[in-house]
Amino acid sequence: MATIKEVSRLANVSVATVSRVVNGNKWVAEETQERVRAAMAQLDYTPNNAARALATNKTDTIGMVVGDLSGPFYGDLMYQVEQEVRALGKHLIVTSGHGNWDDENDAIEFLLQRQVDALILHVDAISDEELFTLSQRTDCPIVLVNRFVPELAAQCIHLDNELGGRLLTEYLIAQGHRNIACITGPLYKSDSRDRLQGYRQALDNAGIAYRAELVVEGDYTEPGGSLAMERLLRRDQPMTAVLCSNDLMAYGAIRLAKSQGIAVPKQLSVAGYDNIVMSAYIEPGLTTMHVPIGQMGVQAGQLAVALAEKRPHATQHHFDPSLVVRESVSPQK
Amino acid sequence: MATIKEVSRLANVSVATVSRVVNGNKWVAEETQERVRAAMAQLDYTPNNAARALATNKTDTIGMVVGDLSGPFYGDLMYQVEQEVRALGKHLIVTSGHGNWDDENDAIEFLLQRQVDALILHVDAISDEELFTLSQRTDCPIVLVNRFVPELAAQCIHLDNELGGRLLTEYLIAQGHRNIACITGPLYKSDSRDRLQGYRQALDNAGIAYRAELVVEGDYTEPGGSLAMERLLRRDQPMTAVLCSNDLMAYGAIRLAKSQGIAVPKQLSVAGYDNIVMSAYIEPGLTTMHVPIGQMGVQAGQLAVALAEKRPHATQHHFDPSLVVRESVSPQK
DNA sequence: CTGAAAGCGCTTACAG
DNA sequence: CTGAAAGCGCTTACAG
Repeated sequence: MATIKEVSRLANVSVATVSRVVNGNKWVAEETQERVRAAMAQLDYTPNNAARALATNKTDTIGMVVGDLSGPFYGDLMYQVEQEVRALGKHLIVTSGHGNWDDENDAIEFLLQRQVDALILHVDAISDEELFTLSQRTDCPIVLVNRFVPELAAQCIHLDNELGGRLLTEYLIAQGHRNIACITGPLYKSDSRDRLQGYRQALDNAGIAYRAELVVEGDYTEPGGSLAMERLLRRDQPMTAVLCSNDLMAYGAIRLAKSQGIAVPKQLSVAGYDNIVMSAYIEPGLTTMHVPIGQMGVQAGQLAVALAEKRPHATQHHFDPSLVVRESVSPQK
Repeated sequence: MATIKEVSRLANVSVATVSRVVNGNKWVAEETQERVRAAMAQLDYTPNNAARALATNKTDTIGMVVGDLSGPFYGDLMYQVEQEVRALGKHLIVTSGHGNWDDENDAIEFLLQRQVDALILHVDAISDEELFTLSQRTDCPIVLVNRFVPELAAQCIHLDNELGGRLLTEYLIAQGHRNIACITGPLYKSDSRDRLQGYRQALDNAGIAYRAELVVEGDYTEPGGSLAMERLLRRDQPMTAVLCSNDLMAYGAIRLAKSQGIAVPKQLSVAGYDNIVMSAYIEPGLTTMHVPIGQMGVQAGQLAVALAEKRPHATQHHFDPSLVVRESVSPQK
């Protein structure tokens, strides 16, 4: 690798001047610039990033931590964030936190040590308080996706999960359902709690009593959905619909129902949440709440870069999910 | 951020000694080590990576470029590679090349500039020759996933795509099909060509004439599969089965067939390739070739780290796809 | 418009 | 076992 010194020698200028043209500094004579550029080209020079980072304390890099590197939900998010960040001239480094405290912290430490210019976090296990402490401790700007921490409101891009839960439940009620079960996500996650809350609220508004026998906690995975469905069925309560807190669990629930000879949606309606791509393909097509995760990613990317550059940004912080009606819910008279 | 100098002052040693304990150098008195460690803890010291990289020319980081940050196929790959790399004490930086030459090169340059200790590449647009040149130009070790470049054989983790194409076609033939259409991937990609080659070979072996009218080039996307299917149908040739070069195109083909009132698999059998998760959920369940992309990722991760550390590694370079029979292919008498 | 020089925070022979 | 010092490749006031 050629260094700045070799370039300066070849171009017959000081390293300072080379540095200036590399960084687009105005105050260099046109003719000098050309000489330097020629030398750079000839030596195939590319600046050493570590040296640069050491000298400037910046890296032109945005760090992101997501739950997993696989999975359609995070895939969309990563994709959009990368597009945006790249368009703004920065690079993205993604790491995964696997939804557990240790890995999430590791990932953050790693990125901070890498001196990223901003951090985009989609974390579950780390508490609101810890996030707040983190934001105090470091001067690296932090953007929170899919999460609302009041103290950090200006850095949150969040979804109204309660609204989603309510809308979906209202739809089921409008279809004539009264005995509506609910498979929640892990209740230590705020989005799970919010979705459940929306469900309760819709029930309330419709004058339907909330019944704990119809609610079971799942884990946001497909097998977990099957398990939850099984537990629900064993309770032997009357029910005509089940609302699942995410699509994956809905798949599991449908699979289990079918395996027990229960027709979906004829005998049992099932709804999901997230609207991941697969849900359009599954049979029956899944009725679910669409989460505009891509758009949220766009905002997160833009906000992160703006914060890194200490620029203001008109951020859309709040997003609403919307109902997607397909075939997994049928009317109940 | 505390620096090594502050730690050295607090612990009353030289910075060299602090560096030694940070890097686990043996030749430091036990008692000194403790003093240093205490000082590090007290100051919440974490070494500056840029400085370290500058001094050592190493970063403990493996770079990877994939086609896209979204999508189930790459998701599995990234996931497994990260697991492996992390278990070996390194970090992973993933970037996407979007299947086009510019972005792929950008991504590689970015990672090289970041001085990653090794590179794992899943690229499509960059030619074999360019890859070879790249490997000559840089001393950063390169691992190629899902690709076989003869000159770089020792660094390739590849799949026998021809075998897969053959196996799948043989299965269709065994089910009694004779008029088997084929929707290929983009033919500038070697895996597409290999899969097609396998198809031709199976036909040959069975004494069935290859007919260009039954072959159409797709683009590996779902809408592309629909388009290809439409073109195929318009040709109005007798056909009872269509082999798609990946699962996504199979979805598209099935969707289009259904929309035209053609029952799958009753009137038309459809097979895919890749066995992405969705294929188990779709209706009818997709018969396809399973690609052990996760296992390939494990090998790629291990090999990359081994090369970075100049250690030998017993790599499994070659993988075979395997047939997964579900419901999208029915027998033809 | 350009250069000399200090400094960023670490590592690593070299001495001792 | 430990320290002084050079060096990694850049950037950035400061002069001129």
